[in-house]
Amino acid sequence: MRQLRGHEDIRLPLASGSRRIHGSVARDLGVAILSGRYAPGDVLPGEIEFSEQLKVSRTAYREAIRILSAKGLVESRPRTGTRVSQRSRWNLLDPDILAWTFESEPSEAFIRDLFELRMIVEPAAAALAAARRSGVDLARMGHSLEEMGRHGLSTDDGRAADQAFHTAILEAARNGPLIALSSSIAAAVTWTTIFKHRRQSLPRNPMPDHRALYEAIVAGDPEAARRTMTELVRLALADTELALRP
Amino acid sequence: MRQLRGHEDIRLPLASGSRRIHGSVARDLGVAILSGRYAPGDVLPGEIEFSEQLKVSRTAYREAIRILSAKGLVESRPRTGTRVSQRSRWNLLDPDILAWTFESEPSEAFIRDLFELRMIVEPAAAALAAARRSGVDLARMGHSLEEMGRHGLSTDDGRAADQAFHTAILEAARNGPLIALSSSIAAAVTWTTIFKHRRQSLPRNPMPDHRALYEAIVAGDPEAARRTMTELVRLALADTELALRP
DNA sequence: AGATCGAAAAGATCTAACCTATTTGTATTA
DNA sequence: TAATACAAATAGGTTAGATCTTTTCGATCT
Repeated sequence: MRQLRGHEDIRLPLASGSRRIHGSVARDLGVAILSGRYAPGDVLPGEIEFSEQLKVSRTAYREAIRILSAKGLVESRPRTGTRVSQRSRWNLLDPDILAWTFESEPSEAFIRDLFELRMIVEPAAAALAAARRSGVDLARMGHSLEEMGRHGLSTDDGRAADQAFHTAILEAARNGPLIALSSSIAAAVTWTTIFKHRRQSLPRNPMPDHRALYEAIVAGDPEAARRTMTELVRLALADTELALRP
Repeated sequence: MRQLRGHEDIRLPLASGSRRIHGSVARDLGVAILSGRYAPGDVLPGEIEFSEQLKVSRTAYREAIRILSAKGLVESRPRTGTRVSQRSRWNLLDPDILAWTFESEPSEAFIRDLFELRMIVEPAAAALAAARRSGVDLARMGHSLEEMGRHGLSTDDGRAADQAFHTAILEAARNGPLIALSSSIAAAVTWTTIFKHRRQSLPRNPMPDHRALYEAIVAGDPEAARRTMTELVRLALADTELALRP
């Protein structure tokens, strides 16, 4: 039985950050599932046994399971227990799931799939943005672009400006679900980009491409915006593949 | 204080189906948030007060909140309480969120956004499917199409076959995230379709379009597949708009 | 007066112990 | 043999209370 004494630090039962306990457990189990350590169809140990094993209360464990279940990773029923769901039920585009996936080096196939999806969605978003952008949108994009040019992509400020530029484009497309989709993918992929730039300094100047995209949106030319965004994603993919195969 | 006596049925504290209590509470609150009854920024009553109000234990209530929080609808912190998140943090493409949204007559703008996204994604998926389909994929599509022709879209069997046809196409595209995206959108939109067919019998024969799509995929012609799928989504949108404005 | 530190309060967070409901396999019975 | 009743396993749900975090507010010191 677990003893609670003041002199030992029991606040981090699992290797985790400053999250709450249920969040830590959810993350750890989520990563374990996404990395394949628990496979679809596997039955987890019973609530009591597993929560004791993890050194958390049953309540905290159950809240963690609720989180995973909300994201489609597990399903639990009385008598049967809690089992890992089939991959087709996972909400692969959930921001947390993407984050957890990238926490343990995702498969190349998955990264390719994500870029394929970006290649479908982002050019279309750029085209919509070119058709619908307001003056405020253009100002935001212009400002971000300027910041980006000043700091370069090797600094945190520069990358933040890059993000802001792309976010501004997305929001100019005026489509909630599309924004939700693209932003979570972009955020996830950005981490590999950071990782990438750590190994090799950036291989080419990204500014001309970004400026061309901006010009197309200013001009209100959807097809030009689509073309330039396609090119941007293609280059990002090329960079990422280069980083994955050093 | 709450009394538990045997002679009253307390199994459905909220108007709900056969879900577990935490699921019912999550659904009810989720619908309330998505329909705008609780607005972003609103602070929910404290755990104790709210759970008593809902006639459930604090534990069940907390598990419900974990579910909503996992989907980005709410955020809770000590001292501040639990508040409804900004709309930009909602996981609009989560299957449950879509379901809850369609439970209380979504806005026309939202439906338009969804079709816009379908129009972007599904033709691209069809093109990929045409390039990558295997013999097994073709067999599944062919069989579904046959079933669909036999039963017609006004029967449950026919609609199931239609679903199976589209699912087979998606899976032939061999892209996990793309499948997750399209299938949840399609499922949500299908409900409006069912609703639609209840009012008016189907306005035209959908089989020729479906067959053309099938032929393009059999022929391995991505561009033809893209064109025909675009047409299919366009018609679905037209039907839906007709149903929304009777 | 202003800055700094500490105590208090409010809320979620976490624990523990216990009871209930659901499901499914199995033995019993018609 | 088929329907039915029982039993066991497991998640689901309740309660009461202790703990941790964060913010606010006030007292003290400069």
